[in-house]
Amino acid sequence: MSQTVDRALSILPLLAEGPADLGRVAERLGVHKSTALRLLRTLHEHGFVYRQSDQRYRLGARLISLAQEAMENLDVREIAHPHLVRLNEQVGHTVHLAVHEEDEVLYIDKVESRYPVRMYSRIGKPVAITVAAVAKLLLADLPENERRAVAEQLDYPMYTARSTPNADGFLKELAKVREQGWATDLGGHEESINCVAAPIRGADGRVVAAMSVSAPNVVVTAEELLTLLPLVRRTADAISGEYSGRTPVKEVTA
Amino acid sequence: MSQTVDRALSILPLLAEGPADLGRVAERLGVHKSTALRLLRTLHEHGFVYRQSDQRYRLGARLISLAQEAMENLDVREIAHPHLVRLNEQVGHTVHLAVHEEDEVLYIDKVESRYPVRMYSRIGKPVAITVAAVAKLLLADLPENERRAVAEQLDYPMYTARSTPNADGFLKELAKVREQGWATDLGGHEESINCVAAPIRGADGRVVAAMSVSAPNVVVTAEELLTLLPLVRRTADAISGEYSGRTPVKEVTA
DNA sequence: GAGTGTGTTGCAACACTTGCAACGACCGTT
DNA sequence: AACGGTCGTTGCAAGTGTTGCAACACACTC
Repeated sequence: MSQTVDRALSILPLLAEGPADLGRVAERLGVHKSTALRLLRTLHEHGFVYRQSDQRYRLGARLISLAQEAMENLDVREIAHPHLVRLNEQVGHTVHLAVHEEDEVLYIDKVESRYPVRMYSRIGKPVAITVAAVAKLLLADLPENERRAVAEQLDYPMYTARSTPNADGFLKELAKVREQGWATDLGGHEESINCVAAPIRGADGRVVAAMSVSAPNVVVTAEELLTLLPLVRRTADAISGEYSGRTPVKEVTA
Repeated sequence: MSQTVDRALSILPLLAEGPADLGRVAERLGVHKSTALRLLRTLHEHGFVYRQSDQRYRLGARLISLAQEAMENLDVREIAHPHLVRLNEQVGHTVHLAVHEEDEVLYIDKVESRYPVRMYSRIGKPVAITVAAVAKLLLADLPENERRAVAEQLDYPMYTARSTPNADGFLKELAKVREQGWATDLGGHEESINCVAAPIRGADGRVVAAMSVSAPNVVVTAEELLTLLPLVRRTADAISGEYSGRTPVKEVTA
């Protein structure tokens, strides 16, 4: 809607690929160098980009601290955290918390496994939306038409032989997940990693977040992991209860 | 430099304080509602803001995932991480990694304490720049005039009785830190928490990052924590060595 | 010292942004 | 049920802010 802002914002994902110099930015944006320079300067003033010693631009610290604040404002996260920690103490494996927003599902909290073999993931990282157990739960809760629309515009990368292959398969899986109220990912993202996940619901019953326990095959088999399902569901329900008990937004308006 | 972009970017920190509706944003920006609307729409298209069910705006997921990418591009972090984990395994306490950028010092990595009593901090959070041990190391490495300039424009909040009170005291402390090559924070931020920190240097000898070990009084006394100094320094030196050995930027240019 | 490759600046033209006023939707009140 | 209020939204005309250009400054190479 606003050309100037649109261009400026387009610079950020571009820089996320790695540092770039002025010429490169101008070229990728399709604008004159002087224009790119002025946009970069404005971004710089706000700390969104940083100019390293070789004069090239990269993403700035302000972005990181803002994202930090953004996460701290998510109240599900705050409520869920102690429960995640407790679950982790009981089962030892990696515990994740994820939310859905626009067309992404991303981890907003994580408690690391106590086993030496760990799964790679990071808070803030968008998850593999077509295969992750938490993603299935979050998308399964959308109304029929939206679910369909989302499923059709997704890509279906075959991470492994057990990855969801296409929109059709995905919609079937979502229907099943919706039905049963929990989800799994058995080697659909990484061959040797399995997950069990359960939904966290708000007062109106809609799924606001999802949590999962993940563990590699070498530590526990898929069957053993599945025995944890009741515990995972109980934890999710406890969070749901606490979350829907309170006012969902804490107002600070003076 | 660019008014439109400047206004748009100013919306983000504003929303970081908490969700806001259109009128509020327009008011805070000092522009007409229609203008604010168009800016918000552009931010929304890029996923930087999200419109929640009550129509109010808050920071969006894109911001979080971008920040994530920004951090993954920091090569010090990648190199340092395994060393931090190893140190944590040896000493058990919380280990931090921080960098300096513009006028902020922020944590870019953290390995949690194994003790139940933990220090509060988060990756991405700007540190208390006038008292944190890592901040002292990073600022102490600046050339004299810059150090002076930075010190003078800072605020000196008295977190505790042992906080750095003013620019003068801070500059003295920086000089000492620069001299000895390591730093401490003994209850300057939180009464009961102490830190020991050591610098990580690039090939040219300049400090590119700093790492610290933090522990509360109730777990170990300040004296006991100080006995870890040689180990912390050795770890930092190991990281320095590895960091300056490689090419500092990994190019992906096709 | 000419020759490339950067990043940077002043300027004039015009495209884009801006504020306005008016509309529609919604909510609580009378 | 009609009213007044608040809030988000849209089309438009005025003009300001943005744009690309051309020229400059600087660093490096040949």
